[in-house]
Amino acid sequence: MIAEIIDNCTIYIYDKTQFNWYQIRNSGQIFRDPLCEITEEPNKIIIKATGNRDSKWLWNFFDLDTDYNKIKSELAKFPSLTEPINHGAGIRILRQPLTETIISFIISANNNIKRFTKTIAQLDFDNLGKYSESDFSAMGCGYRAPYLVKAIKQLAEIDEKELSKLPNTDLQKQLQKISGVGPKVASCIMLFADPFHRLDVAPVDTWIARALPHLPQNHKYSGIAQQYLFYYLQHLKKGLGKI
DNA sequence: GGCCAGGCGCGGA
DNA sequence: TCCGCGCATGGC
Repeated sequence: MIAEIIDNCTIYIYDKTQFNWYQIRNSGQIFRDPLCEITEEPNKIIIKATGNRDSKWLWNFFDLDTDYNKIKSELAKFPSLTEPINHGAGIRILRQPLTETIISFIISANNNIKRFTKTIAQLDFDNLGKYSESDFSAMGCGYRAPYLVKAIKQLAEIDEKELSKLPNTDLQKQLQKISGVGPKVASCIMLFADPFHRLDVAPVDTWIARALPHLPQNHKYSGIAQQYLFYYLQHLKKGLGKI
């Protein structure tokens, strides 16, 4: 058993080899802490819901039905991935709320991680409609401010269920209609947002572009492979020459 | 102080 | 459809 729901606000994770919050948090898929507390004991990790989240919500958020050890052993068949997988063995792909994912990754474009993490920390994702262009500018969104205002209006018209039925190419095309969303940000939304969770989609940014020969193409877990590579490159920057 | 950042929108060919 | 360019602004 990977994990278990104990009560309405408590989850125990027994398999510590496939859950590491530090690694998940620093693998470039989420830029703020979720509404829960994570503590570690010798034989388990305890997740306590806070705010208005409950166990069921967090179970889905952390995708605890998926066995990442199976995925890792499959991807480890690619020699250039074994080191990145070992380095980030506790990484999982989260199922994040759609709006938050879209807005966060629009802000991430042509920006540096430290800077846009600070911007995202200031946002109230439950009331995005209240922000004007100058509000976004004041929070450091720069020239993306008008894109964000327009995107938030467009999001009101989006039908998650209809979009989630689309195959990858059509879905990407639809997502790119949102202001500030191009091919790369659309890929991130497809991989990281809850209604999609397209684990075969690998966002190609400036980092992954340089490591592209090491990324399995058209694999059902290309997106997860990308995640191990990204984390590896971020934290062992000299590693690019080794793999 | 100059270059860069998990790219994208836009105008011109 | 495909290029080239400009872009706010902090981090380093």
